[in-house]
Amino acid sequence: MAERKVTSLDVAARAGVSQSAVSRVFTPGASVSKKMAERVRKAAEELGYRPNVLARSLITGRSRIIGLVVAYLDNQFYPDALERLSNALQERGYHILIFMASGTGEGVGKVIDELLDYQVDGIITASVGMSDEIAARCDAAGIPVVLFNRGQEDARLSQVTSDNVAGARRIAEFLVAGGHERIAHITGWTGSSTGRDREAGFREGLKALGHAPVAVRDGHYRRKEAAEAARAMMADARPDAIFVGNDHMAFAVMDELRSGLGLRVPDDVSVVGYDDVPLAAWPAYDLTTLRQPSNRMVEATVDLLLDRIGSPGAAARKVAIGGPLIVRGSARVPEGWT
Amino acid sequence: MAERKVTSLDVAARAGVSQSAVSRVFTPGASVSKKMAERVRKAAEELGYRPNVLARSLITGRSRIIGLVVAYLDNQFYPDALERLSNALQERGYHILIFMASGTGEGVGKVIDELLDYQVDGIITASVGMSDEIAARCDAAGIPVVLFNRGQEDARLSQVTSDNVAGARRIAEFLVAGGHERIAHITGWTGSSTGRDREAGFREGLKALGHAPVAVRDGHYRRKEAAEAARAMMADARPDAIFVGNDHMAFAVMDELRSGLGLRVPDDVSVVGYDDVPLAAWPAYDLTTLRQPSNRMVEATVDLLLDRIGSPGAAARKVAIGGPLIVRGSARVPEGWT
DNA sequence: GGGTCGCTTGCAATCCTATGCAGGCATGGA
DNA sequence: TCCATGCCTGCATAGGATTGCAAGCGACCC
Repeated sequence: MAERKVTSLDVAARAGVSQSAVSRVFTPGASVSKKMAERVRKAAEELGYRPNVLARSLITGRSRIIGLVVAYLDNQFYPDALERLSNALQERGYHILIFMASGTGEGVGKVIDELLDYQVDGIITASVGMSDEIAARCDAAGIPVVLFNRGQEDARLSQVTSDNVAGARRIAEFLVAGGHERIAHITGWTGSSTGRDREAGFREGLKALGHAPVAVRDGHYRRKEAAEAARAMMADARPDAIFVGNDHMAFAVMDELRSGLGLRVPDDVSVVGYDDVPLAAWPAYDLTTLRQPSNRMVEATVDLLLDRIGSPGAAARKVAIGGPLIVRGSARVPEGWT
Repeated sequence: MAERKVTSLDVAARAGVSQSAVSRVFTPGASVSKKMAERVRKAAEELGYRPNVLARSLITGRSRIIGLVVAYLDNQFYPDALERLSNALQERGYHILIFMASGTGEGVGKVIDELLDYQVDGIITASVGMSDEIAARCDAAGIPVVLFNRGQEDARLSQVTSDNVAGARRIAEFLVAGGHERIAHITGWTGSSTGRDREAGFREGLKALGHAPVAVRDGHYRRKEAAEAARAMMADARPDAIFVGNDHMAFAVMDELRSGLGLRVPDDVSVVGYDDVPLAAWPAYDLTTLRQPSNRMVEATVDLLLDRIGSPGAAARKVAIGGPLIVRGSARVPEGWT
């Protein structure tokens, strides 16, 4: 039962060489002769030896673990991103240690502590904000952080987002061009940079065209609150178009409009989302939405993070990636729209 | 820049005690006086010291890392389970290291190797099969494995599933009671135990009531193939009810029936799924389905795993948890059905 | 006052691997 | 034939923490 672990010493003994030789054989770029490498590999194979990553990282100071902090996974955007992130990092020899952080602020601090305990080489946060204090702690520990799909003033943190302001502005243009007169907005959580940026871009876009929203409510990125907001809006402001702060909420809004209120989309109300999660393309919703190019966002995130891990002292960077408006059937399409 | 890491020695020096004392203060259950604990904690606080988990696990032989192998996250059942698993394990002081395994067989082997490199304390696999050889390797390394939502003959592996046979039988009863005459089945991937068990239970249930499926096709747990299967069925067998092997495919089938073929659900065709993912409750689908109680499955998984980690030598166990049929609007409801 | 018991604490070995340093060997050139 | 050069290899230390062992110390009881 007690299968003692196979160590480099065991392999060394069997191959009749020193322990350091074994280590070198498994260290790319070390100086080993062909013959030696062969003998060691053979012995290792026979014993089923593989280097102990933990012991290795103890001495190298690199764990090849990336901490991922995420608040929830029910918005399809995040599992999708997680899958891509994991694959991209796996290819580069890193792996993801997951931390669920309920909400923001307080919880995140505790979680970051635990992350640091594991000596992670870097941290990615998704759908989560960071306080200055936490940022300072990571910085002091020399651990680079990338915020995924969230912005932050702090210059020590890198971030990758889509160009939320421009994207939302484009949606404003689309809705106005579609002849909508009473345009409303259910925002993402206004405590988040993405929520605020999208709202700002949207207002800006409307204003530039001589319009203004007839109603604005905070949906907190939650289905329930978005549905309530939609119901409330239809009761008073009676919009003919709603821009919803992300797809996840937009689905709830469509559900509420169609099943709850018996309205037709887009005939009675146009709905536009933000993200373009896979579900948006499914016929049941067929949602017009602004695509966040998650593949490119993931690439950028991984590059930013590994660059900083590779060269400590490199400055944090902030990247915003533009995405196209994906026109589907949930909103009236302006004539001749390209 | 080079913020050297704070070690227990630094804390010991500052507190004027030995390094072992520091260690004991941070080891629950060790013998330390109140005064000592206080002084050490104070020094640790001031220096920002936290024990290095990696160094600790090197000597204790426990990393408090659980490896999770998962093939895909686009079926909402898995991110949901992942979130619950992560939370449950986090509460018990463990954390999840994620591995995406493309598909099955070959890929999984490589992934397990990498997992073992990290000295994980246990492994959970979801939506993934394991070959005997891999099972043997984990067993030899003394690492317990739990298959989540998959079955396997191997006695060395624990597993947690829903009671797929009983669940599918229940669906058969429901459809027959609803007066359906031409009942079809789009199976989960028949290479998986869940796919096979559900098919077996379904056939069994129909047979017991003097029925037989008018068509059976493999959907491979993929949207595209499920939609194609549905289209093909409607072209020849023309079923009036389809049991689809999981919700993820059922949504695709409903999309294909309604948007692709212009049929009404359930008026023209009843559709029943399996899983009861959150999306099934959304009005756009309103899917009748058999619930896999993911909270209880997760609990069982965590218990099984930690029990075996705690007492090596404990036998692997196989758990099947029953779930209720959730009756919604996608299938005709038998009169007086309770 | 002395002996004993039990709680604390320090010492030192250990977990597994990486790596600087120096020595050994063979090779090539003169 | 001898020396310089370069490639391999082993020795020994380091990395941060846990833990068995033994010693110290105070208290308590007789």
